[in-house]
Amino acid sequence: MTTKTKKGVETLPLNTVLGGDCIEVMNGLPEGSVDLIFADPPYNLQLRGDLHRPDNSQVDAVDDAWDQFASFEVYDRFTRDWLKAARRLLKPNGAIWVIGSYHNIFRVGAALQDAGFWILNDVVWRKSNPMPNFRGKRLTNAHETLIWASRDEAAKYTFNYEALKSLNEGIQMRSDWVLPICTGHERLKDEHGDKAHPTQKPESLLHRVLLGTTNPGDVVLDPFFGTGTTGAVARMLGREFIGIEREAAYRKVAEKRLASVRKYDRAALEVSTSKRAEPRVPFGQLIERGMLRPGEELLSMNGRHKAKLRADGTLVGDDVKGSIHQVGAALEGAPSCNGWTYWCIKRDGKPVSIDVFRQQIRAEMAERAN
Amino acid sequence: MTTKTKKGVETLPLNTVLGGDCIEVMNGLPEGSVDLIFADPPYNLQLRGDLHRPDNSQVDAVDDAWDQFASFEVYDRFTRDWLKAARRLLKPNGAIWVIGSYHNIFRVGAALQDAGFWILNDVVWRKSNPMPNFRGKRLTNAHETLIWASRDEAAKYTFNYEALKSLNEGIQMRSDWVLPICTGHERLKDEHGDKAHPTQKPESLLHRVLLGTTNPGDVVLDPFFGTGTTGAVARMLGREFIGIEREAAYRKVAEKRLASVRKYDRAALEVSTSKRAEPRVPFGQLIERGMLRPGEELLSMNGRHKAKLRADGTLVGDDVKGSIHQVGAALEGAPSCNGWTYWCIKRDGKPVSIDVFRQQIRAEMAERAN
DNA sequence: TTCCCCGCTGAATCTTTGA
DNA sequence: GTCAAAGATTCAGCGGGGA
Repeated sequence: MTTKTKKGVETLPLNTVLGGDCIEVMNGLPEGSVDLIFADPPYNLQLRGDLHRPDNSQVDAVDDAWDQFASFEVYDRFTRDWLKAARRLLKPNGAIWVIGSYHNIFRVGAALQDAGFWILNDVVWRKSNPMPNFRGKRLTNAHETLIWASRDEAAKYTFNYEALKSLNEGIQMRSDWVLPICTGHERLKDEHGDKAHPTQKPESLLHRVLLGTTNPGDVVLDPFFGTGTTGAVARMLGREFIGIEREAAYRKVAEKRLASVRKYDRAALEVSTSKRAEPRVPFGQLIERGMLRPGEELLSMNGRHKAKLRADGTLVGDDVKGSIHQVGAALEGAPSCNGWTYWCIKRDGKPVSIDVFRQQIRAEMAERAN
Repeated sequence: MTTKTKKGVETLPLNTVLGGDCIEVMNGLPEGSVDLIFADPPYNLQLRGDLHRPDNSQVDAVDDAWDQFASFEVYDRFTRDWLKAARRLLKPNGAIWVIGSYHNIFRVGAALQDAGFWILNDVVWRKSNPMPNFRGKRLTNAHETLIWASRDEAAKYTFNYEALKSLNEGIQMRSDWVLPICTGHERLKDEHGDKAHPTQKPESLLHRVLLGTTNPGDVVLDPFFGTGTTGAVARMLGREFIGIEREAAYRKVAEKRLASVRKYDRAALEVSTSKRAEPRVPFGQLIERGMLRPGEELLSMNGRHKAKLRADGTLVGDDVKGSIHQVGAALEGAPSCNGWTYWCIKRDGKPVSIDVFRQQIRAEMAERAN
């Protein structure tokens, strides 16, 4: 355990995991001693019954006691209390990150503002591999929200603009981050081979946060430490951490993990910036963007078939409905068909391949990336 | 101006733009008369003296914590008031969309929950062409947030799952939508050639919202109508709208715009539907119609099980009797089973899904209805 | 060794109807 | 109101095992 002397009197328990209630523990630490706080508080999911996948397997839900709150009021009080304790710990130029979902993030965001924090950005973590919506009743919940806020409006917060720009292949980093969820070998298991924690965050996410908004040697506090992703990435990046975790089982996992962390283990982290193939453009976007109009007629390139366009991007031909690919295949009696190159539309009296519109969208996307 | 009689007493001013304060106007409309509300409220331009009270008086500029809190209070009161009026207007199965940025969306989201709305998704509009952050002091603010919520937890909200899935090339629609901001010819100009409204939303955004969460003929209300994007897209998609806008200049622009909107034709507005929307066909009908014969043997799709068909439409398998669903579930040891897609039968030596026969019956029913 | 196929899983506010 | 039964519903990625 490292300690750090502040004004020759108080010390900070650096690079350790503290047990106990995070509010009490925070109140026992010296005021104005922390550069950054990263917090992943309970989301207050309000789950009702069981959920099964279409293949009848059961979804392992987050049903832990620590995520249960009696009411919004109780949750709000909890939020205000830990935010107050957290804000006291921050240095004048300190900042905070909080992550959440629609269940809790609006309440947390409002509480942050009420407590005097100054929101700098909200950041969307777009999951490349989210869990689908199995019952088809809502949109796939494919993102979580992070709020980045300084201690107050006057704070001169840390922002490593160039570092994030480099991380993003020379393009200014945006407020939406596409990163995969934590799976595979990175996902920590308990002695039974089950996941050690229901909501372990990926190191890539913390890497981006800490690289962008702290400097080497900074002190990062995580009041909901869990399996210690914040601490692990902090150590890799040469930052100091303080972890607080109530559950002894999680502390144990975190301590084991931290014991084997090596500083600057970059290779394992840089996974998310790989080159993509040409971006997929859903055909429906051509309608949403007004390039094609519902009700218009598409013609096949060979001139033998036609089909009518609907508002949801499906086609209706002779006795067939479906995607541009399905209808093309059916009309040709073929097993498959590339609708993009099969269909065209009259523009100024001349047939224009619909692929032209896709290329237009891709060109816009590419231009913006430069 | 179209009007719609409700219970023979009250009428709705459909497809018009109403002037005045949105709360007063909403309170003058009949309760439970609207299917969907789309709201793009003021974003609370933070604490710079730009905040107006509902009565149009200006809030003093402030720079200390005490007054900051007071400003948020004013915005919160405004939010609670218009949400209350909006909720009163919704039908029991109605829903609301609200769009905002980090300046206001957390307060709006919390107010929605406090008012009894039930959040269904938060949706991120990921702008493909956002304004860069010129000073390099923060992340490029590249998204806005929409909240989709039903009137209450019990509401049977409208969600056209298959239509949105079609729009997205056959993959279920996610909570992050990549769409360009409103520019070019779509961006309305005033008589001086300047943009007519500072925050005009793209039609593509409303297209997706209205296609996904309303049906043709539904009434859509927009209490902050602006230049009328909601109304324009509603008309194109065969929905009715009610717009409320305080500023006469915006109303004028909106009315001109709406006068030239064309509705897509009827066939283009029919969208892909899920099986849930199809009529229910009792399995016994397949026997009554002679498609299947009592005594025949059904095979499971995976080839592992078989069962014998009885005259009443029940199956008998190894130690199990019951409906096609019950026997399928029992044989697979699963909590449930869709017998329609689980079982097949030999026809001309080949296995044919029993769902094919159901589709035949449904096709006949549809034909007869025309 | 490589490749393919199959099984498993992830912060989830996840059904509808009729008796 | 309750309860039981019908029946609708999934995407990306990892890893293990077999060809």
